Amino acid sequence: MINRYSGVPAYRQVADDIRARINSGEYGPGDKLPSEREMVDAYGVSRPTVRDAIGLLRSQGIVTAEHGKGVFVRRLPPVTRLSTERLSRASREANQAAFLGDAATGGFKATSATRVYFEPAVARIADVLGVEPGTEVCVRDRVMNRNDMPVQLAVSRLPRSLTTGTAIEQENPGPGGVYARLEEAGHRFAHFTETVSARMPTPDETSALRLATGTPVITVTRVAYTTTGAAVEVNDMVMVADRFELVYEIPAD
Amino acid sequence: MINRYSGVPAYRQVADDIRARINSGEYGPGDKLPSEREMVDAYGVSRPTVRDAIGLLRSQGIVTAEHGKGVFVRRLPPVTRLSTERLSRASREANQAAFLGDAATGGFKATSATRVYFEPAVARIADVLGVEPGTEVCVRDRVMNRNDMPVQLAVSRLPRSLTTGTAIEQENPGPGGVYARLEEAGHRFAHFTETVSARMPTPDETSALRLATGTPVITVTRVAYTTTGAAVEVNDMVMVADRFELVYEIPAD
DNA sequence: CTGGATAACTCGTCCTTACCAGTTATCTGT
DNA sequence: ACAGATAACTGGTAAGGACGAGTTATCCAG
Repeated sequence: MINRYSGVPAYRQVADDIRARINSGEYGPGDKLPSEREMVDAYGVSRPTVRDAIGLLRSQGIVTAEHGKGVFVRRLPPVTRLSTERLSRASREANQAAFLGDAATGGFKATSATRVYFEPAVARIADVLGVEPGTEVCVRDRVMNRNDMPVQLAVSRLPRSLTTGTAIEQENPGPGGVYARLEEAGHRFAHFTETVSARMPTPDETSALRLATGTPVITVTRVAYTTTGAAVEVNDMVMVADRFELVYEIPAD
Repeated sequence: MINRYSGVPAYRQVADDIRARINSGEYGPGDKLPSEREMVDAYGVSRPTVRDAIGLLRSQGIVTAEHGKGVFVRRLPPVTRLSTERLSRASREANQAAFLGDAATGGFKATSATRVYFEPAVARIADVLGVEPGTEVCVRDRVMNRNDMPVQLAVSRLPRSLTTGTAIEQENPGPGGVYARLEEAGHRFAHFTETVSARMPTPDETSALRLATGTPVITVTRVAYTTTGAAVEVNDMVMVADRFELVYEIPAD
């Protein structure tokens, strides 16, 4: 099964063979692969070599290993499509919060845990919000769950001058969420910008989102602007990449 | 240096220590880490353990290894910000193509290689374009380079009924690119949708984009709609995640 | 001074061996 | 019949050895 003189490393040949079997459907999503020891016999290589092959497939996000159980072909998790409509006034009036409404439409149980605290603005935040560095900001730090699995982190920062005395400084900001409270206070939103990128998670994110190796995260930084041109919120979001799709609509002119 | 009884695996402790030294600035971007053998002595562990630690940092995208040279702290590559303005008519009239214009503004040498061919539309493409499955489509398959390094793949598909006899079927579609040729032919764009996600690259993408392990890719599927409501193009893009930022502007209503 | 061989480094691959740590099915005593 | 110990699986961690292959500095011959 393994060609020793092809120039292709043995562990790669094993990984390629397993990947081909997965792509051919021989092993379907959720199926258990043969155990490492069985592969040792099947391919005629040592266990570290088999483990190197499996490690490669894990880093490619193709399989996941479960200690004591086995190695499994990764299931495609249900994907949440986040469209820009979630930021419209209409949906704000209908739902408790953007995230909860989004998830509910997908038929999932959505929950979230929120911590609220205050801190001086670092340079980047101060710059975007147009305040002096060190100005106190209200921080809303949230973990969003879908069916009790964490899928998204969101850290939202607003100048405290806008939040004192409002429900925004409560863990539950009430129906329509933070944006609804801001509009009630007379701040009318003009537009939002979202800056999207992706990277591998930090160790903190790996544990907070319970990520398997080989799962990247999507980072979205949203800035909310009011009709006066002021930026009133910076929201840094981190989402498990294989659980989200972001849909943006762009007018031609 | 390594605590054998902490319950934390040795390779993890080594990785954590190296990561901490990088974060503290002891090793800066581009710096060479101590060699594996030096780490074996420094931490008092075996070479496989050191390699496991380095493998972890590689899968996290923190370091890259170069055969014969050493292991280096990854440099943050220059990031290209892609704003939605790239799709405006104005920029189309100014530039040869969206990508080339974007990169040029960043001060990079941008080049691209294009292959054009024809194929029957698969179900997904036919569905989006609103044609019968199997209808022939024009495929523009491009590799975009920045300073001679590939950074993006793009596969664009259009119904051949719109492209026959136009420069769109040429490798170089002329000034303003494909979109300019479509507008000349009387197709006026109304809006675009972009669906953004991220994942680990396939082996093909890893070699085409010369990716180091631990680098995810951003996938963007763009669909172009004309004022008649018809979808005229589906563009599947794959970008090296650490080289791009996508900026979207969202009106509040 | 120059050019090329070489030695000494680097990481990459692969093996054998051993034990630890979760999971699960089976077996056994009540 | 049930509960709990246990045996037999699973992957996870770690050691040590050997050799291959790419890179670079050095040194010597011309």
